[in-house]
Amino acid sequence: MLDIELIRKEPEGIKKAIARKGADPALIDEVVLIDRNRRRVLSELERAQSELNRHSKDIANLHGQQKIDAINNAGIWSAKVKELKPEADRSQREFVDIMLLIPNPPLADVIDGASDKENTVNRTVGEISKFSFKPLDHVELGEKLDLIDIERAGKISGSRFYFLKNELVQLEFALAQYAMEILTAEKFVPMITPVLLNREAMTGAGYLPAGEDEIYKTQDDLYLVGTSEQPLAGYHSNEIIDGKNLPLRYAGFSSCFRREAGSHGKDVRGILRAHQFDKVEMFSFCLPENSEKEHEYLVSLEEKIVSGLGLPYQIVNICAGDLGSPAVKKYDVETWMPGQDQYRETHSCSNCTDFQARRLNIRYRDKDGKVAPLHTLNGTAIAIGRMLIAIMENGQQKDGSIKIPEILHKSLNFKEIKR
RNA sequence: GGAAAGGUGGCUGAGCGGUCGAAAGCAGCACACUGCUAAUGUGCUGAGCUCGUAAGGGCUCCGCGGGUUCGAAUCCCGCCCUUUCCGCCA
Repeated sequence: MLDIELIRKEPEGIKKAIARKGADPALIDEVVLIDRNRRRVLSELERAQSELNRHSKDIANLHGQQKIDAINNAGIWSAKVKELKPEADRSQREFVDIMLLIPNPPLADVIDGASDKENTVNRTVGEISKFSFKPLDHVELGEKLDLIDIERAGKISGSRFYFLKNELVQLEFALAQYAMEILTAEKFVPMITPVLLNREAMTGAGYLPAGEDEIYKTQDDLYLVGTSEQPLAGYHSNEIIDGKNLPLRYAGFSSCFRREAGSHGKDVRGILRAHQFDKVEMFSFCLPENSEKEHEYLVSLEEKIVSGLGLPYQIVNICAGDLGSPAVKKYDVETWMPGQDQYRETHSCSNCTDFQARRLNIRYRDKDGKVAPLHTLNGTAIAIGRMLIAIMENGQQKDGSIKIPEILHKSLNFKEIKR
């Protein structure tokens, strides 16, 4: 949600900015009209309400015929209020509905572009793994070493599900632990979050009403989380946080569920794109003036996590058209996957400025006592499914075994996976 | 799932259908007093929307949503949440 004051003040600027995201600038013209109408109706209602209050107040002290007259008189205003109320409610709803559809304008330094094709590589770190043999992909490795069973998952769940087996399960836990250790050392508060959220929380995080297709819904009107960003964003909803306690940083672990509705034929092989996976996510609530710095900080932690595992990666600048609705700027980390012979997205890090905070009503109080929306940011610490792929494919050896990154050795009772 | 109690401002906690945005206490802030700390006194201390250049008005908010009424924190209905007991269960 944007600041309506800003829209009133400089509609043209916002139109241009959201157009860079591929949003329809006409939304702004529309919201300006709706806002104007809303305020007109509102002030009419409030005038009537004010009259009603004034008349009602006197009634208590009157008696006899005077009282009867006063009640009848007040009744006129009461009827007026009842008449105007539905209209005011309607225009308020109309206003909110459209406000929820307006995306957060990208920062000025975000590059132009319509889709991921225009994303640019910011920098590349680490040498691409070289093999004296033709590297297998994680599906072949998983079958050979009895680590992944996609076929049987199909029997019980359908496509885009998998069983993890044997050492890969231990590796999953070790990775979660590894990320948590790094983040708790940085004073992030570790969290395990709910994975079912009500509609309000999903809307607040910016994943609804757009994105309805992407989210699983239950018969109790609860939604399965696609990332623990969603519960973490809502954690402080409707709160006013003392500015001196910011930033508040959380590391959330959860399973993530995605319908992958729009991606039918895409990445159908293996576990890269699945309906369910586990992830450790970073989430930060911070002062508005610090959010750009915080963004770089979160990315630096992502890099620390990937490079600590000895994996080659690149940092990608996401172009305006490829940003999600809440983000004003986004970086992806793409990790090298030899089985695919390309870098693939394993991490994503977004600055959402006050977009989620406004929707979720999360504010801070500064030292002068002023209250204002704070900024939120999120970033992947480790998307475990994809990191498993990267470790398997990069660590494979000629004899068919997989060597495990050294940093994980202390939490595992094996240094390689072999049969 | 069944039964009961309850949800009021940062916290504790009053609240009769009208003068309640809401007593009181605590915490916080400011000032005064005390040579310091403490204590004491006085005052201040919620948020949102809206009109206005401003000063300053108006409206809304006592879990959420409806209803009754000239008027609802207070009455009625529905829902949510919390606590306790029972049942079930990891």
